[in-house]
Amino acid sequence: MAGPRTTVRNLNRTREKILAAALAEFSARGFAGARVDAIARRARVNKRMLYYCFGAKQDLYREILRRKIAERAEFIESTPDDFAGALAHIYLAGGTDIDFVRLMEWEAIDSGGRKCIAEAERRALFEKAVDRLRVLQREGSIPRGVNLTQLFISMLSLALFPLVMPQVIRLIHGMEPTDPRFMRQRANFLRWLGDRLGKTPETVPIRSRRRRNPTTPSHTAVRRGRSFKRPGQLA
Amino acid sequence: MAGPRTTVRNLNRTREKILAAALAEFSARGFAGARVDAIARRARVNKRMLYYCFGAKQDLYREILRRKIAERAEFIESTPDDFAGALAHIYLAGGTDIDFVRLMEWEAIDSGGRKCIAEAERRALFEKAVDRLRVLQREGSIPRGVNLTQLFISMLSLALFPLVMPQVIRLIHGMEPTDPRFMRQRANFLRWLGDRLGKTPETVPIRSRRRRNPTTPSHTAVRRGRSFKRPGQLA
DNA sequence: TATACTATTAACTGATCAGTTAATTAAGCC
DNA sequence: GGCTTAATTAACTGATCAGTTAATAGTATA
Repeated sequence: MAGPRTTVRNLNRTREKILAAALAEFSARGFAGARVDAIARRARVNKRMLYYCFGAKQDLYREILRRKIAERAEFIESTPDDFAGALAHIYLAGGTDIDFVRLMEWEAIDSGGRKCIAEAERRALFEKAVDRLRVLQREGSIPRGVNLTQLFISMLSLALFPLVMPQVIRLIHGMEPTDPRFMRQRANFLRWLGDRLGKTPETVPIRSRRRRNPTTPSHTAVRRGRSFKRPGQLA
Repeated sequence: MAGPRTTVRNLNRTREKILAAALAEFSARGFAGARVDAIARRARVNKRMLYYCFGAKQDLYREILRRKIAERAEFIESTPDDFAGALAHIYLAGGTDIDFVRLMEWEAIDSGGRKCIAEAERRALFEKAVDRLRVLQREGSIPRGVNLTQLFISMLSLALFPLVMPQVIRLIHGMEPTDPRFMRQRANFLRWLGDRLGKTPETVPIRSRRRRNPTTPSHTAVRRGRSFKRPGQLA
């Protein structure tokens, strides 16, 4: 036959199936709510295999978290160099990975007495991000004197909140937070907001004089079907 | 004896004890994670009384949510009239009520197939808030053209995120999000941010010229032990 | 003080769930 | 083809949990 022979028994394949199913289950229901039987069913694998491959529910969960966090770390590297672009990037990068956001959310609300998983990696992630902000500040893209820690917390807030509280978006906005129209509108709003925060006061009116109404942001036009700015275009 | 006679039997008292215990338990563990036995133990009441008074776990939960949301609605009324002040107010008002934030968070992450509880009340809450923003915009405190829905989502994001993801604050900042020092610093930062967003570009440099470094916000001094501005001082 | 009703209790039940036992089947190797 | 080891399975177990049963103790009232 063409292609590699599909062996009836294949532990690696089984492991991968379990990991995929576990990510979905833990993301949907959290550690306490996730059912080992449900993971096994999703993976089309006998429940015993979870214990054979990963030991216990806890160990499987830890593995899922560790992988997700490592995967996320790569995104930090590709952050644009301007502040407004970086804000939109965090939003769009985080906004595509609902499993990541939900896992973090479950960790936040229901740590269940577990000690923080991959704490060192997370801290490194944050410190790297704040360091980047420090560079932007030195280059003048962020006003001097701004507390960068608070600023970073704010960037995360603005970027993650829609996925963290989707029902708020539904209620206020009538759309799913993953709806492309909502995401474009939000990304444009964040670019406008970042632009306004990033510019030093002197430069704001100068740049804006090109328009008749200097304070009209572009994101309001999105719902009417106009084109929006792509990532990087503003950078 | 002085004071009201403590009757051995008092259904109202029992109800109140159950409600208080249930709020604590549901806030801490969510609907699925909350244990009926734990609520009874906390309330120092026989488990059977929960069913006697409220029917089922679901009904008790609904009652808790309904009460909390009604209680929150009152806070909207006392929102300051300027944008920066309103932003800080949402933060400080939400920041004092961790049970409210956690209940909303549990609802968001684990609705468990339940239909949205008190949806009409919540929507009314949001619409009232956006209406207030519209007034501020007409009065010039918010730039024309800004999408008020996105702006309101952003205000909620900035205000609620620290309590929603306390471990992020711990990791980035090394403090609990409820630590008074953190809260003051954040409130000052939000006032600076709101000020900067709210002002039209033309007015920003004029107002700022009073300082030598017009873009230095006050909140950065907090951690170094200097005095900080009290709520309202910057408004 | 007998009666009727309300509030409270301990003990039970059936379902669900993480984890285990022990048997079975396929693959690798001589 | 027989032997060994690795992968897979069904059935079981003990703990936990929401909800129930049925009996009991306090309170009001006639």
